[in-house]
Amino acid sequence: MKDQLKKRIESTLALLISQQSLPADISAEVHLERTKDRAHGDYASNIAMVLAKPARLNPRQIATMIVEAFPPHEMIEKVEVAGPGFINFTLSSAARLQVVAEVLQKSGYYGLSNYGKGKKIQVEFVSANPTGPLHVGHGRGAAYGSVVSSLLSAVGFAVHREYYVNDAGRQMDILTTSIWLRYLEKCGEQITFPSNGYRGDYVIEIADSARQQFGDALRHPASTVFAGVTADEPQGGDKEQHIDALIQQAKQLLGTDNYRQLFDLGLTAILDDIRNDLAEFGAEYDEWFSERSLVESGVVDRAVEQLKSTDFLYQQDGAWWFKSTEFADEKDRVVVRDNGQATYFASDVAYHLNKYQRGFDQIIDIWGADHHGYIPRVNAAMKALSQDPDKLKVLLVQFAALYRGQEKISMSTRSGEFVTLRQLREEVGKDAARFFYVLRSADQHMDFDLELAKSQTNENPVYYVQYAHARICSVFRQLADRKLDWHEPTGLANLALLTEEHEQVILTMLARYPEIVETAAINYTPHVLAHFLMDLARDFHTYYNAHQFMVDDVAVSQARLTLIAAVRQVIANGLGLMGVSAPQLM
RNA sequence: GCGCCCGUAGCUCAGCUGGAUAGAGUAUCGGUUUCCGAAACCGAGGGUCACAGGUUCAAGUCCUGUCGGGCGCGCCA
Repeated sequence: MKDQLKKRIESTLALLISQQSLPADISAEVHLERTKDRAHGDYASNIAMVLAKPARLNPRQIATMIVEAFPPHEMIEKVEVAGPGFINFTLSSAARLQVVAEVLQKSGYYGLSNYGKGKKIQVEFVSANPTGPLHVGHGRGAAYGSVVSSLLSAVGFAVHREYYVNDAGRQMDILTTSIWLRYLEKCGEQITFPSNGYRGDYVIEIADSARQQFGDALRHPASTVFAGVTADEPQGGDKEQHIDALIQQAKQLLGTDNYRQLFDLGLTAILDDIRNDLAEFGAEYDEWFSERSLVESGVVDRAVEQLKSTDFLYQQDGAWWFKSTEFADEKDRVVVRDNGQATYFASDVAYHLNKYQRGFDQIIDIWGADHHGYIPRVNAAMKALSQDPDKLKVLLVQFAALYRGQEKISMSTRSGEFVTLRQLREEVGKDAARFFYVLRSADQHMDFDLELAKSQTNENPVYYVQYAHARICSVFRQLADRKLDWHEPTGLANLALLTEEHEQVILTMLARYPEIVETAAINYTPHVLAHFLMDLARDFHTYYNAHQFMVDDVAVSQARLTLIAAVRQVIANGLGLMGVSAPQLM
C-alpha cells in the first residue's frame, strides 16, 4: 500500500512538471510515513515542504497542486493538505479492513517477508569465555542476539547463529589450575588458593568429579606445588606472576596428557552447562565454533602469514606488530609476542577471516560494550586483508547494572560473587527475563532490578501482553461454554460493521505489524517489537473494556470476534519472535 | 588525556533515522465490576528534552563546544 502511494505521488509530481506547473530542475525523494494522530489520516508526506525552497513556491500551494492532480483510487478515501504543507492520505474503509482477512489467512506467517532475499547472514552472540557459568550480564546479549536472529530470519535472511568458544588461552589455563588446586584440597592438601584463581563453587564441583575420575593420580604434595612459586598479592607479590607460575607447575607436574585431560574436563563441564543454560533460555545456535580448532589446525598461523604479506606487519622488540594505525586505530597491535606466541587478537583475526571465507553476505558480532575498543583493530585487520569492511557489523550491548531494590550488586566472575543467568531464570522465569532484557534499546544502559523483575505482578510488562492473549483465548472459551460459535466467513463478510474508534485503532495496529518487524530487523532494534506489542495489548484491553464481543447482533458479534482473533494471532506471532510464550491461560 | 555509549516527567524508559500539540509504564490522587478474566479500564496533576551556540520551512532528533554519568584504552582474554 505504502509503496503504491509513493509511486502515485512520484508520477503526480512528474505530471505537474510536464505541465510546467512545477520547475523541471527540482527533485527530492518522496518520503511517506505513518501518522501519529488518526486525525491526520493514515499516511502523510512532507514532499511539498521539501520542494518549497527549490521550487520557490509556498509549500501549501505545492501541496494543493499535488492533491488536485492526484488520481483517484478505490483504496484511498481522501487526500488533503494540512498544517504547514503536509499531504495526508486517508485509506478507504475496505483498504483498512482487508488486513483482518490477511492476518487470519497467513496466521503464523503474517508479518514475515522476503526483504532479505535469502542472503546469508551470520550472527555471533554471547561467546562468553567457558571459565564459569553465564551470569545475568550475558543474559542481555543472549536475549538480544536470539531475538535479532529471529527477526532477521523473519524478514527473509538465512541466519546462521554462532557461539565462539574461547577454549584456548590463558584464562582457560587459570581455570584448569584452579580446578587442580581445589582437587588437591579434596585430596587433603593444604592449599592457599591464589587470589587470581576462579573461586566459584562450580570449580569445586568440577574438582569433585575430577577426584572421582582420577582418584589420587593427579595428587602432588602442596610443598612441591608451591615450590619456587613467587608470592601472591596478599603476601606482597604479584598476583599475575603468581598464577602464571602455578600454571607452569600444573603443566609440569601433571604432564601434557593429564593436564589436557583436566583441562578438557573443566571445559566440557562448563560448556555443557552454558549450552544447556542457553537452550533453556531459548537461545539456539547452529554452530559452536572452537578457538582451539583454529589454533591447532594452523589457521591462526596462516592468517598471521597472510598479514605478513600485506606490508602492514612489522617486527619490533622481537614481536610482530600490526600497523592498525594505518586504518584509524589509535595504536598498533601485537600479533605475535616476543616469545613466539600468537595473541588473542591474532586468533580473532583468523576467526573473522574465516567468517568471510565461509561466504556470509553479512557478518554480525554482538559484543558487550566493554569490548568496544576492539572494533577498530578488527576492522583494520579485515581491511588490510582486503575484505569488505561493510560486511562486518559489530553491535554493542551496553551493560545491565544489577540492582536488588536500591542496592547495586557487584559482578565478578573470578570472585564467584555474581548472579547466574540460571538463577535469574529460576527466580523470574524465561518469559519475563527475555522480555525485560529486550525492552530497552541495546545501546542504552539498563538498570535491571531483580526485585522488580521477580515481582510477578503488573509491574512486569510481559504479563500485560500475555494477558491480552490469554484474555482473547478466554473469550473463545466462553463462547463455547455458551454454546455459541465463531464463524469466520460470517465475520469477514461483516467487517464493515467495525466502525468504532477503538476498532479502527486496532486495524491500523494490525496493518503496521509487518512494518514493525521489518524496522526492528533492519535496525537490529528488537525493543521496537516489544513496545509495539505493549501498545497493541493496551489497545486491545481498552477495546475489551469499552465493548462487548458477544452481543445479540450476530453480524456485529462475528465481526468483532474475527477482529480479536486477528489480534490474538499478531500477539502470538510477535511474542514468538521474541521467544516468549503466548499462554492461553495464566 | 583519548575513544565509545548516554543525559527526555519523581523513578524506569520510548520517540518510527528532521515533521504537526514531546509520549508510555510506574509512583501520587480520583473513578469503573448484576456484563466475555479488575493481571484490566477511564480521568487528573507532573517537562527549560543537561546547558550554550549553529544548520533550515521545521531540531528531543544533525554539527560544534561546555557540564554530568557509564565503559574502554596491556606483548591480558
